[in-house]
Amino acid sequence: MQEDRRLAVLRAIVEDYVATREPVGSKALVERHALGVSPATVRNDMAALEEEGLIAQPHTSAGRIPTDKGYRFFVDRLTQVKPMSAAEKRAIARFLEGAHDLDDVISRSVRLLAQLTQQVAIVQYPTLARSTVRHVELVSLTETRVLLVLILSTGRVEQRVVELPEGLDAAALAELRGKILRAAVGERITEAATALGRLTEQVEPGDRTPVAVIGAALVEAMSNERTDERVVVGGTANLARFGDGFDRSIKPMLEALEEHVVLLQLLGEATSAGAVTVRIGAEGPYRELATTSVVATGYGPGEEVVGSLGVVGPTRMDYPGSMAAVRAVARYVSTILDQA
Amino acid sequence: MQEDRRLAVLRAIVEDYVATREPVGSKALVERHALGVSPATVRNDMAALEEEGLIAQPHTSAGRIPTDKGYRFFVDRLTQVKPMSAAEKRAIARFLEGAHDLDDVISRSVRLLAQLTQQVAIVQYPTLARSTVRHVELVSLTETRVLLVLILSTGRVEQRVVELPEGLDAAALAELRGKILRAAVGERITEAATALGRLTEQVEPGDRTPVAVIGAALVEAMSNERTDERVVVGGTANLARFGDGFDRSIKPMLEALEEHVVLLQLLGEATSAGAVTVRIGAEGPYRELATTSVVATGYGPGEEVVGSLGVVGPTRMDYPGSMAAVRAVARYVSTILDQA
DNA sequence: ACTTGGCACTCGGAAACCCGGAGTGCCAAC
DNA sequence: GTTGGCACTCCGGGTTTCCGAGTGCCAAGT
Repeated sequence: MQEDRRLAVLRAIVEDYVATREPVGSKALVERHALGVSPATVRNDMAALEEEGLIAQPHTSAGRIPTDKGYRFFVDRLTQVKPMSAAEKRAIARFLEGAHDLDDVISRSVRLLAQLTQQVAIVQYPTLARSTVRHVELVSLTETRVLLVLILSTGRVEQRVVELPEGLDAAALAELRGKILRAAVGERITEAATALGRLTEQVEPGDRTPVAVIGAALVEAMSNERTDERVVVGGTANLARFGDGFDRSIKPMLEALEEHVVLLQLLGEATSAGAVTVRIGAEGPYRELATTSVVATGYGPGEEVVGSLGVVGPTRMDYPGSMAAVRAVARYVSTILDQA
Repeated sequence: MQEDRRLAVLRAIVEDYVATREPVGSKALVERHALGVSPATVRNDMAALEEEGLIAQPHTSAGRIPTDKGYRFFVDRLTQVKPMSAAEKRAIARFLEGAHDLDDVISRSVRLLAQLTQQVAIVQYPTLARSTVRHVELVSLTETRVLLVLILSTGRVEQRVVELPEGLDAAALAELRGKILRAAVGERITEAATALGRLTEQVEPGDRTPVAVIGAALVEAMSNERTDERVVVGGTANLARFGDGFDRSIKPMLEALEEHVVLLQLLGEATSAGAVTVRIGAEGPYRELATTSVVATGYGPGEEVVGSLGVVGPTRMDYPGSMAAVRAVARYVSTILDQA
C-alpha cells in the first residue's frame, strides 16, 4: 500500500542523504531506487512525510533531508543491525588479540572502532564501581613514603603515593599488607572500602598513625570519583572528513571531546549489555552537540556491564553500520576481558 | 644604524603578524611601533629583508609576512624567553600539585600546557629506558594465569597477563617473586632484563617451565618498544581557533596527532634538559606539518631527561610565550617527579 | 482513489563583474 | 640615507546575473 511505499521512500531518503550528503529530490530518488512509481507520486509521499515531521527541506525548492525524528524512525523501525561479514570479524579478532594489557585492549579498541566506522570513537575504562579487588601492594619508596598499588579484577591498576607521618619498618609494612589483603581481596570495591575503614579503626583508634593514613588513602583511592572518569578518544581526524556545514560544529565537537565528563554522560546512557543505544541530534542535553549522534553500548564479561564504548558523529551517519561495528567491538572486548 | 632598525622592523612584523594574522604593511607598522622613521624608509628596509629571504609578500601589493627563515631568525636572535609572572607561576603550581599519580601528573600537565599556550599540547610519558625497577609483583589469577606487574622509578606501572604451561603453587610463586625482586629491583631496566635472562636460564635450562615463561614475559615487557610510545595530547579544540588558512591543515594536523610515533619524533628532538627546542615549519621531516611549529623540551628529575613535552601550533605562533610556558611546565613536572 | 505528466514558480549557489583601498616600487628632492 | 609624491597592481568583498534543480498544484488518465 501507500503506507509501505512511504516508509520505503523515507528509508531511501535517509540512505541517499547519508551517502551523498546532499538534499535528495524526487527525481534522483526514483532513479537510484527501483520504487516503481513516478517522481510525482514520490513528491506526494514526500509531502506527507514532511507533514509528519520526518523530513524537511532546507529551503524552498531544494531536496529533502531527514529530521532527527526521521532518523529516529529509521533507526527504530526501518533497520536492523546487519551482522559483520566473516572477514570483518576476523579482522577485528586479529586486531584485538595480542593485547596483553588493559591499556592495550582499550587503546586498540578505540583505534579499531574509529577505523571501522570512520568516525570518532570513545571507549570508557571499566568502572571502578563494578570491579573487585584483586591485589593490593605497598611499595616503600623512602622512609616515610609508600606507593600504594591497587589491582582490580577488570585489569585496572590504580596507584598513589602516600606520605607517612612517621617511619614504618619493613616488618610492619608486611604485616599491614597482609591485613589489608585479607580484608579487601575478592571484595567489591565499595565493600572493600568499608572493610578497610573498619580495619584501620580497629587496629588503631588514633588519627595520624601510618596505618590509618594508608587505610584512608586506600579508601579514598577506591571511592575517588575522578579515577572513575577514564575515557579514551580516537579517530578525531575523522571529524575533518566532513566537507560541509558540519565544519561549523567541529569546534564544539573538539571541545566536548576534551571534556571527559561530557563523554561519560554521552556513553552513560548505555546501560544494558547487548542493546545498542542511539541518541540522535538534539535528543541529548548538550546544545552544542545538537547536530551529532551517539551510538553506544555496554561491555563486560558475561552479562555484566563494566564500561561502555561507542562512536559519535554527525546525525547524518551510517546508523546500521555504526551499530554493527559498536556491537561487534563491544562483544570482542567483553570476551577478551573474560579471558583476562 | 640601519642594520639595527631592520631587525627592529623584522621583530615588529613578526609580532604584528602573530597578533593580527594579517600581512602587515609599512604604514600600519610605523603607526603601531614607534620606529621614528617614515613608511617609505620602512619600505626600503622591508625590501632588504625580503631580499634576505626573511619576509615575503603573499601577492604583489599586499603586506609582508615572515618566512620560516624569518621566524627562525626571530626566535634565535630577537627574543629571549620571558619569565612567567609570579601569578602564573602560582597558578601552575596550584594546578599541578594535588596530583597523586603519574597519570594524574601527565594529564594535568597536558591540560595546563594547552590552556597556557592556547595550543595543542603534547606530553610524553617517562621513557622506560631511563627508568629503574622499583618493584615487581606476581598476582595469581587462576591456576595457570599470572598477572605480572612492573613498577618503575618514574611511577610508570606496566602490567601483563602471562599464561603458564602448567600450574604453579603459591609457595613456588612467592619464591620466584623473591628471586626476581632480588635480581631486578634498583636496576636500570636494561640491566634488569639481562639479569633476569640469566636468572631464568640458571634456574631451569628447560624451555617451557613456568619460571622461564614468566622471565621471558618480564624481559619482553621491559624491552618492549611499544610501551615506550606513550604520549598524551590535549587542547585539540585550540586547532579550531584559527579562522584563516590554517583550517586547511587541520586535517593533517589531527591525523598527525593520532600518530603517536610522529608525535614522539617531533618531541624527540628535545634531548637536553633546560634547553627549549623550536622546530619551525618545513624544518621537520613531515610535509603535512610544513605550516606548523613545535616548541618542546625535556623534563626529568635533576639534570636527567626522562621524557619530553611541548606544544605544536601554526608557524605563526607566539614563540616567546610558548617557550616560556613549555619551560615552566617542564620545570614543575620535573620537581614533582623528583618528589615522587 | 491513486497515479502521472505538465507547468509555472521559487530560490540557492556559482560565475561574472565591478570597485575601492591598501600596499608597493620608484624617483626626485631634501 | 631619508622622505614625500605618485603611478600602478591586485586582492577582497559586495553586487548582479543567471541557470537549474526541485517543488506544488492541477487536470487528465487508469
